[in-house]
Amino acid sequence: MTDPSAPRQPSLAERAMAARGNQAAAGYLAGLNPEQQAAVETLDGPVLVLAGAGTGKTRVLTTRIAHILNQRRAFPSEILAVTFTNKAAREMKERIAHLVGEAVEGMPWLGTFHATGVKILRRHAELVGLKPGFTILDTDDQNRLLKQLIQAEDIDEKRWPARVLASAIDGWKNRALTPDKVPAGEGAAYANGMGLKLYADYQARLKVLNAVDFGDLLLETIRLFRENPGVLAEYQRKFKFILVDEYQDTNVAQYLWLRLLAQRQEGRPQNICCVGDDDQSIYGWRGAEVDNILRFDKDFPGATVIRLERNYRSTGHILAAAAHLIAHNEGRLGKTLFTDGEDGAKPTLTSVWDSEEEARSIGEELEQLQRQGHLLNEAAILVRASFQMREFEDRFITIGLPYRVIGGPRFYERLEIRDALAYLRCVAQTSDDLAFERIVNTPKRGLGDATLQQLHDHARAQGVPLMQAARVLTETEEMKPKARRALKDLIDSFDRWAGQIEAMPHAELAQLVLDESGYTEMWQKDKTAEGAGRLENLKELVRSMEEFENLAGFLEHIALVTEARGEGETEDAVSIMTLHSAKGLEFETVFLPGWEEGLFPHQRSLDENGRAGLEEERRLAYVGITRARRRAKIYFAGNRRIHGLWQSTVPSRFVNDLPPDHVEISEGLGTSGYGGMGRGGFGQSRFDKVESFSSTYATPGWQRAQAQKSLNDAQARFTGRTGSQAFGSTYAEGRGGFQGRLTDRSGSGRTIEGELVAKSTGEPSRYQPGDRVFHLKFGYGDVVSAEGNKLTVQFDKAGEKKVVDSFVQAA
DNA sequence: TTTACGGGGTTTTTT
DNA sequence: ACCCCGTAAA
Repeated sequence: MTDPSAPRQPSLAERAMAARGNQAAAGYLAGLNPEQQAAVETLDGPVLVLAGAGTGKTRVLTTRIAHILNQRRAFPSEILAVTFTNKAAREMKERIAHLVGEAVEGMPWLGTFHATGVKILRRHAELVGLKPGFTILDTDDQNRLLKQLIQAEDIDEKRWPARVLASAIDGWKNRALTPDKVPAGEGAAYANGMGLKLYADYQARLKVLNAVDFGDLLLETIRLFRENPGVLAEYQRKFKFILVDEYQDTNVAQYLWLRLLAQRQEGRPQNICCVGDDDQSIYGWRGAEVDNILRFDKDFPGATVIRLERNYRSTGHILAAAAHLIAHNEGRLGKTLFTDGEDGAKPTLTSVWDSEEEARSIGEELEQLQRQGHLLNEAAILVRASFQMREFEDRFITIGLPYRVIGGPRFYERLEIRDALAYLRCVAQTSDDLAFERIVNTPKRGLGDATLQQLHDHARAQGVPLMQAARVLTETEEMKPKARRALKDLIDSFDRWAGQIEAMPHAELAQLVLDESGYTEMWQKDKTAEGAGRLENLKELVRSMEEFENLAGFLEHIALVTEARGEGETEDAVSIMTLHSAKGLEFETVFLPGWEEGLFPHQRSLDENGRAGLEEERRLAYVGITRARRRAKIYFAGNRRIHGLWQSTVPSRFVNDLPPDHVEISEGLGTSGYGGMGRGGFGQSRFDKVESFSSTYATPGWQRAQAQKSLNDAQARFTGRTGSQAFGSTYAEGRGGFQGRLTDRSGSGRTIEGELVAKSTGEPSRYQPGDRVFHLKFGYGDVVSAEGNKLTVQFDKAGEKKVVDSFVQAA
C-alpha cells in the first residue's frame, strides 16, 4: 500500500509531458489536498479510494479523468467510467466538461453499468442469441410476462404473485445466478418448487421475444465475455483505464463484470480505480455486496488504498456526531472524518409528542430559518420511509410552505406514460408483443380476453408477432364482426402511423398517435385530478421527445432512464425525500425526523437481516447526518400512526449512539412552540388536564399512550423536559370536537401563518365559499370558507382540507 | 363497461 | 386505517 501522505514523484517524462504547454494542468491539481492528489495521480495499477462523505469524491474522479487525458495516457474513448445512476453519470460528465471542455464528448464509455452493458451487447447481440434490435423490458413488462407464465402453470396468482417471483429472479440475477446455478433450496421456495422452472421459462420466453431485462444487460454481457474470449480481449485492450463510482454499491454481477474487464493483461495489473465508502453502503437489500469493497486489495493484489478523510462539507460538531454514531458498527474499513473548519452548531435532538407535532415543529423551524434569509432550497427533510412524507406535505400545504417531494413515482413508470410509450413502441417495432398487448384494449375497444386469446393462439401457432397474427385474423371470418372491425381499425392505424415515421417529426407523430388512437380523449373524459395530471404528463412526454434525434433513439433512452429530465426547478422549496434518495446530496440544514425504534432502525430490517440489517440502518443514519453542512436536526416522536393505528414509540437506539458532548437537546420549538402557540394555559399540569378528557380519547392509542407515560418520562429525562412537557401540545388538535377550540386558542400560531401568507401574496382571497377549485394534489373541490388567503375546501376525493389559495386554481 | 366488494399488503430503489 | 388490485355481478 502506498503511503498517501507521500505522493509519488512524477517521472521526468511525465513532468515533461505535463509541461507541454497546458495551462490547465496546474489549475486542476492546484486545489487538491495531498490525498486527493495521490488519488488523482496514481494512475498505474489498482487503486481504491475510500472517500468519506463530503471529502471530494466526485472531484477526485473527474480530476483523475482530466489528468489521464492531460497526461496523454489514453484517448477519451479508452476510458471506461461507470456509475450506478444516470444522475451520477450526468453530473460526472458535466464536471469533466468543466475541466477538459469538449473532450468529454469523446467519452462514449462514461455511463451507468446498464447503459454500458447495452452498448456492448448491441454490438455482439448475435453471439448471445439476440438480434441487435432487442427490446429492454422494464419491471412492468417483466411482471406481465411472468404473470402469463404463472397462469400457464396453473399456479394460484394470489398466493404466488408475479412480483414476488420477479424480485426473486432479480435477486438471482444480482448475484449472477443463471437458472442452472440457483441453489436448489432457493429455487424451491417459490410456488412449491416451481420457481426455478419459471425462471428458466422466463429466460426462454425473453429470447423468443428478442428481449432482455435489466439484469440481463449485465449477465448477458458476462456470458458474452466468457464464451468469447476474443471479444473480451478486445475490450480489455480498449479500456486503458477503468473508473468505478460508488463501489460499495456493486452487486455480484457488477463485480464479475468489472473483474472480467479488469483482468491483468500480459502480467501487468489493470488500471482500475474504484471509489467508494463502506460507511455509506445502504443498498444491501437490493443485492449490493459491501464485501466487494472490503476485500478490494485481495481481488486486486498490490492495490493502492487511499483514504480521503478531510471533510469539506460539514461543521465540526456534525462530523463528530456522525463519526461517533458510525463507530458503533463493526466490520468497517475505518475512517475518521475531520475538518479544519469551525465547530458550528451542535446537531439538535428534539422529542415531540407525535408525528403531527413533529411536522408542525419542523414547519415552524423552517419558517423561522426563512425569516433569517435561509433558502428553502438549502433545507431538506430526510425520512426513513415514504409514508412519513404525508404528514409534512399536509402541514406545509396548510401553512403554505413550498415543498418538493423527491423520488415519488417515476415519470416513465406512470401508467399514462407507459401506455403512450407502448403505442410508440408498436409504431417503431411491430413485433413488440408486450407493448401491443398493453394497449390493444386501451382505450376500451371491445377487444377483451377472448380476442386476445385468439391472437395468442394464432401467433404461437404461426410463430409470428401478435400484430402480424391480428393482421391475418382480421382477413378471415374467425372473429366476431365487432372485434374484427375494432382490430382492423387499430392495425390500419398502426400502418398509417408507421408510414409517417420518416415523413414527420417524431414528436408530432407521437401527438398524432395519442390523439388518433383515442388515448388523449380517454383522459379528457376523466374529470378527476388524476385525469388532468395525466394529460399534463402526456404533454410533457411529447415535449421531451423533441430533444432526441428520432423515435428509436428516444425509445432506447427511456428504456434505460427512469427519470424525466428535470424541468429547471427554480422555485425555492424545501425538499422532502427518503434517506436513500438523499445519498450524494448536501444541504445547509437537514431535518431528520422519526428516529424511533421500529421505524429507524426499521423493524423489518432487524427481523430479516439481524445485525447486518442494524448496521445498514446505522449507515443510513450516518448518511443522513452527513448530508448537513451547518445544521442537523434530529427528532423522535412518542407516538406515531402506523397503518392507521396509533402506536407509542421508543426513541431510536441511534439516539443513544450520538455523543452527548456534540449534541444539543432542543426545547422543542422554543418560545414559538409550546408557549408561542398560545397553549401556555395548559401549564405544568397539561398532562393531568388532558387526562381529564380521557373519555374523549378512549382510543387504543391513547390508552397505550397512558400506559406509556413512564416511558415518555424516560425520554423526558433525555431531553431535559419534564414528563408532562414531553407529552407535548396538541394531542387533541385535529381530532373531533376539540379542533375548533384548540384552533381558537392558537391565535398566535395563526399570526405566524398570517405573516407568511401576507408575504407570499399580499392579496385577499380571490375565492369565495361555493367556488369550484382545482388543486394539484387533492383534485377538484368546493370552497367551504375563505379567510384571508387560507381556504377550507371540501375536496371530492381527499375530503376537507385547509389550503393556501395560491395552491389552487379556479375550476 | 362500469361499479362494488373482498382480500392482501403496507422499507428503502436503480437500471 | 387505507390503498391497490382483481374479480364478480349488475
